Amino acid sequence: MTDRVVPPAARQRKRPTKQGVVLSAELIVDTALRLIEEHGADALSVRRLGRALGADPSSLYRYFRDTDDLMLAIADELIGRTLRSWRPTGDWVADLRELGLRMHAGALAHPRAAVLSAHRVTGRRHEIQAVESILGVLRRAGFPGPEAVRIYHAFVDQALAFGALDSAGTALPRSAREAEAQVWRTTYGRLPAESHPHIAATARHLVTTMRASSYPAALDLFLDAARTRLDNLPAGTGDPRPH
Amino acid sequence: MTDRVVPPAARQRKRPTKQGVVLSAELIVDTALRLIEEHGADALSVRRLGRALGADPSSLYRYFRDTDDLMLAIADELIGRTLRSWRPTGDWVADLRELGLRMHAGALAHPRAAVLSAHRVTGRRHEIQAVESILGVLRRAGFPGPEAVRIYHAFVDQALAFGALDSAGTALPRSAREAEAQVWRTTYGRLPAESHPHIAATARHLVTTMRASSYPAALDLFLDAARTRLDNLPAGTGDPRPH
DNA sequence: CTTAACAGGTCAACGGTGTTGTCGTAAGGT
DNA sequence: ACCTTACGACAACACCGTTGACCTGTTAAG
Repeated sequence: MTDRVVPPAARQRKRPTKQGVVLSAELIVDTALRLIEEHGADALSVRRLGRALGADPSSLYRYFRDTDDLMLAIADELIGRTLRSWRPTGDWVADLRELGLRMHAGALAHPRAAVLSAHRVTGRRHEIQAVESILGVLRRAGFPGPEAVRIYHAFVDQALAFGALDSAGTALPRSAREAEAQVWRTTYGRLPAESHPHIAATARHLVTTMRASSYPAALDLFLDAARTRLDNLPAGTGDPRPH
Repeated sequence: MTDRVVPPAARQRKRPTKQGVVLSAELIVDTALRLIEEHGADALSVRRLGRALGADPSSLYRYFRDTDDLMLAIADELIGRTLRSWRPTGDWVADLRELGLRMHAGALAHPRAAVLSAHRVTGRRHEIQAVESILGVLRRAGFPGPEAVRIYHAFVDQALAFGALDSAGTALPRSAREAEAQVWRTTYGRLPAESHPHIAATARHLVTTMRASSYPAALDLFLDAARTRLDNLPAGTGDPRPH
């Protein structure tokens, strides 16, 4: 294949599509996100995206090497939107809780994109910004470098992982989701205490608890543990001047 | 379409394939798992599975309604295998850590199945068994009902979510995974301290830490927090006789 | 032992997917 | 006004899941 993708810097000759649209990487990414939002998960394909843009599918390959490249761009845009309005206050626990909930909510708002992009490292602008911010919060809190990185990694992955998990749930067809609730109510709610004593003893709580996301609870546990770890740090192990 | 799938009960007339194989639901599921293991996640397609079995792809539709149906069967088999050799010892922290790591490893071994089945509730035998076991571990440890359920939910979801997240990573083509490592090494490893002080200060740790899964760290944080919570419980709040 | 029913394997086709080689054309720099 | 070339369009390829129609061997009934 020839060198098809033109780096954004050298891009200049704007030529409208047959249907009159002037393409750009941003327009493509935005349209992709809109497509996902409006028509659900599997509405995103190169051909559909081309149609939605009013362009030949193959035109997109002038902007992105392949669909994976496009997904990374979408993921980075999502990160950017999530971070845009987040302002750390100085209370690191509150800041991380807020950020975690935002990431989770962002994933739920774009189920398909979340599932497809959660495990990718984009190395792009917004992601770098996010890494820098979160590391800053942790180091300013007093975590020494290696521990800060470990906590950062676990924090981000947890938010992304739960986001992907929970949004995969919302992407299910309506009937399937109702069927799952039914399973908890009937199958688990009616197991006899003789054979399944622990389920029977907690059935009431199971039915109510399992329908909501466990991310808030998991996040609080995570932050509790992190704070405990910070408190137990030998004095003076934080990096000097991490501001 | 006609009623294509025959319920396993009524299944009887075994007729060998053109290539001499006698199909069965079990054989299909086992072959699918083997395919995933040997040739990666995207090696699983109806057509490839048919070829691997020595049967026409459309034959599989005599055993499963569609690929989703097949995936659920695979997931069920996976749960069974994960739990089969797990024996709680009485040390609840160690038991949960062991189980969490097993679930995670099981997911990694079958990426595609893990991703597709992590958010499903099957309500079938193995799943019920798992719920009962884990709840038992927690209640015997001393957690009162509602708290046991909350911890259970977060624990399972965390294991499944990280399993899906990490296995999505391994499902990537080799080149993409190398590209990610490269991103950490170069993009993040070379950011100037002036613009990105926190990344620059921890670059060394970032490069090494980010290549591995953060699940073990997240799991330990989780168990730490749970233990702290148990220790801070008012005395005598555990359910009486939870054995 | 014969026979009729039908489970279940096979075939061909449909409409979808990502991706690429090729070509024409119009935009931009000179 | 000319050249270069960016970039949109087209056609084709190989794959995908799924289905309706067909055919054949097994099996149970008579």
